[in-house]
Amino acid sequence: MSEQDEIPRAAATPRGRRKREAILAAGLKVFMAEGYAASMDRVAAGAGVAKQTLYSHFGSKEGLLRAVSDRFKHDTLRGLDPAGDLGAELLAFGDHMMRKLFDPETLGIQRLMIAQADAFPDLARIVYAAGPGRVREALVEFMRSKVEQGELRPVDPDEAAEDFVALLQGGRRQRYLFGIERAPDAGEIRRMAQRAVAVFRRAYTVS
Amino acid sequence: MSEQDEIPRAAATPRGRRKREAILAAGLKVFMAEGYAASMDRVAAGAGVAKQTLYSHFGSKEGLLRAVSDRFKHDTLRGLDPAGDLGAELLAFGDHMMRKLFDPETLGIQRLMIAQADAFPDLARIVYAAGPGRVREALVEFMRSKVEQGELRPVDPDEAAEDFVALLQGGRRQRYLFGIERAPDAGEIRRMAQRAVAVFRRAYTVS
DNA sequence: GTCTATATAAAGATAGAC
DNA sequence: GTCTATCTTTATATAGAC
Repeated sequence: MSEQDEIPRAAATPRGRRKREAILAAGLKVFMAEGYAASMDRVAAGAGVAKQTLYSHFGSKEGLLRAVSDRFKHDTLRGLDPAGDLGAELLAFGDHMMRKLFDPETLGIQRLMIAQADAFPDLARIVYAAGPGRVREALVEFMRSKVEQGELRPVDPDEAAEDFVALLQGGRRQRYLFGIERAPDAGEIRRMAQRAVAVFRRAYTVS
Repeated sequence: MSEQDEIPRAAATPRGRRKREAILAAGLKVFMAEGYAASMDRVAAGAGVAKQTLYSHFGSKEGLLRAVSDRFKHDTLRGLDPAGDLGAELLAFGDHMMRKLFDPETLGIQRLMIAQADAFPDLARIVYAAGPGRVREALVEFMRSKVEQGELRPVDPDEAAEDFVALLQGGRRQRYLFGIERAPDAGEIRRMAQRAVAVFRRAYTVS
């Protein structure tokens, strides 16, 4: 009923909270870099903390992973204005979304969760829902409005949202996951978003 | 100059070759299921072989991973006929591609390579090139022909190929990677391919 | 709650017999 | 070339002092 209850609560004091934060940050960083196979020793070293402190706070390696994943639940996302211009809204949203999706931190946590999807399905769900899932959700409502307003053909808003996200990411993101291409810079992202909007409009607006 | 040269060659005798095959099969299976963190003991047990035999053939854990990955280099892919009907060719190709991409074995090896992309960039490259990379390559030439024939608008064939693949996979494949949705069955794949072709034609054919 | 030091198990890799 | 038995290192997790 109080603020938050982790399994073992070791964050009552201010110093405890600082250590806890340091561990979480180090845990994210180390897991992202080396995967879940990374050792607890490394996490402790990264946080500048004794290994036992780490166990006091999170109980086990799995507990730490869960705490790290939970952080992503609270990520927020730019909204869409159903009254705004179709192309402009999609462009701004697409641009914002791509920046998130190609962020190195997003890459790291998603690689981690994809690798551990069988071992920790619930965590994979959390990370997906906080990232691509949230993106899709936000788009569906917008598409529905635009269909009702007659700007888009009378299509399933779900499919329209799905296709727009697909066009945005293109193959580039897949290659980014595989480490084959680096992340696009701001200019490239802009151009990718513009292209996606153009293709989407051709396919989906009334002609 | 002979057939094949692995680092340590232990496959001279027929029995040796059988063991080698068994190890490769078990290696793929175990790595796919548990990731690269899986133990060599498990691989040996899966192959019904002593651990030392495994080391005789592949030298190290990394050596085994490389041998397992190399297998995927030889995967083949359905071709496209530039003289064929645009929609029919894309549909057949898309259908075939999706069956491969949603195959559990493809899922396993790709998850593995995404997770190990930083540790073994060359292997990630191999697996990507054998899967999505090959798909894209095959499509680019087809798109170029169709642009020259005037069936498609005068666009960059590379971008057209990229977009078609993106539309095909949609968000479904991403969710599949995260373990959130199961693989689509034959009927669903068919419908997904049909939808992708329809959207692609709207966006890319001359009107 | 945090540290140092340690228990215990499991990993990758090898020695030596056949 | 393949097995059994073993070496060595490193992992997760814990005991006990402050």
